[in-house]
Amino acid sequence: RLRKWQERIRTKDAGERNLQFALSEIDRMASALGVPRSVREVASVIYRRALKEDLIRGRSIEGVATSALYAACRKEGIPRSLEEISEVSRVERKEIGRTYRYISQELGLEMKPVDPKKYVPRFCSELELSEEVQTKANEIIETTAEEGLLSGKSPTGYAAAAIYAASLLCNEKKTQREVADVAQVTEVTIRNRYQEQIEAMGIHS
Amino acid sequence: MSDPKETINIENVVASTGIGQELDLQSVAMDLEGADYDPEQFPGLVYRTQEPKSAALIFRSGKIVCTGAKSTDDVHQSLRIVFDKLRDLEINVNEDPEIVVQNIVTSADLGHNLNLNAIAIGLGLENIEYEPEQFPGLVYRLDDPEVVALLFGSGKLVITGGKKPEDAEHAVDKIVSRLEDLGLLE
DNA sequence: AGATTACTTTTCAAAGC
DNA sequence: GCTTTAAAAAGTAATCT
Repeated sequence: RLRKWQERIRTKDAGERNLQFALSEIDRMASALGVPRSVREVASVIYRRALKEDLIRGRSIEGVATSALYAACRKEGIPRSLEEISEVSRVERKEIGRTYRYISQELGLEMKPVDPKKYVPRFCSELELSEEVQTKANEIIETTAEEGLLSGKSPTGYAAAAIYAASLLCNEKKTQREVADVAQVTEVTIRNRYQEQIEAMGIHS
Repeated sequence: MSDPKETINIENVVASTGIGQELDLQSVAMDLEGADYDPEQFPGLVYRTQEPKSAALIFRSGKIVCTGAKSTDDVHQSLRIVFDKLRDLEINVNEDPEIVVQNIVTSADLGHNLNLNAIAIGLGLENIEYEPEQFPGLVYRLDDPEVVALLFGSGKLVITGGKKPEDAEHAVDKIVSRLEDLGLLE
């Protein structure tokens, strides 16, 4: 009986330590990403729900914590790409994506696809582009997405191409390499999306 | 106008069977030309047939998995070749061991571009998985028939998980009517 | 700037770790 | 869970010319 009691304490302590570790990791990654406190709170709620639903069994605590943060950023409307998330996590991109899809499905998070426009302000400010470019990029995204051009495309690449196109149209040109670097996509992807977008917008330049 | 069912094409059939006999894969690998056997990496021996094209995984237990065939007919033809090859190695194989189709992969074309964002909302976020950052296809799991469909922006789709060719036809019918009801086709 | 190759997703069986 | 085998869809990416 004493053994059982000790075991319970041990399990409880271990569980408590694991939870604290997960929450501190979420805090550390959130700080590194520079996201507001509200995102960390949403992430910790998601993590606790995953814990309660026993979704961590067979998965790493880090992986679930990182995925919870990725989901929280999207839920709060300030998405970070898996690439950006993986840079502050010790879990690799593929594993974060896989774990995220699992907890999202199991917890019924009903995540809407990321709107490329959500990346425009952050990418543009990193490139020191004006408000005018941002407005133009949003317009390109809005118009071309309505025509169905967004289907199946990565939101970061889509946003990057629109920003590149807008920078040209507003005479604040950034090179494909500069935009590719902040969006963390390749120049090839920007070129491909850019061609489709300007064609759909009926722009010739 | 044209029925998307007409565009269905079987791309891959996976089936399992077995000769009720244990095999010494090491010696089979020696005698069977073109056989790939690396037990450190995978316990099965790989044998590829040319016509029809397929890959057979042969196990120590005598169980065999055939993949890559383009029809259930090709599966039977391919396995007939494998059985004959084993008989050439003086291994007794019954005339027609039972062959069970485990999975059929099909492709089809709805003939219209699809707005996957609208479809994701329309079909219900709880029923689908659409993560374009990770994969361009929208994953839609059907209960009847029990298959998984991958929908793409081009209107092309992949149906997998079915055991019979009809499963894909029923799935395409259901998907088309669901999308039509939602007004998301065309 | 192409072209090529390769990897992402789904499905399924097999035997073994 | 993983390992291997096959196949399609379309997007992204790395590498070479």
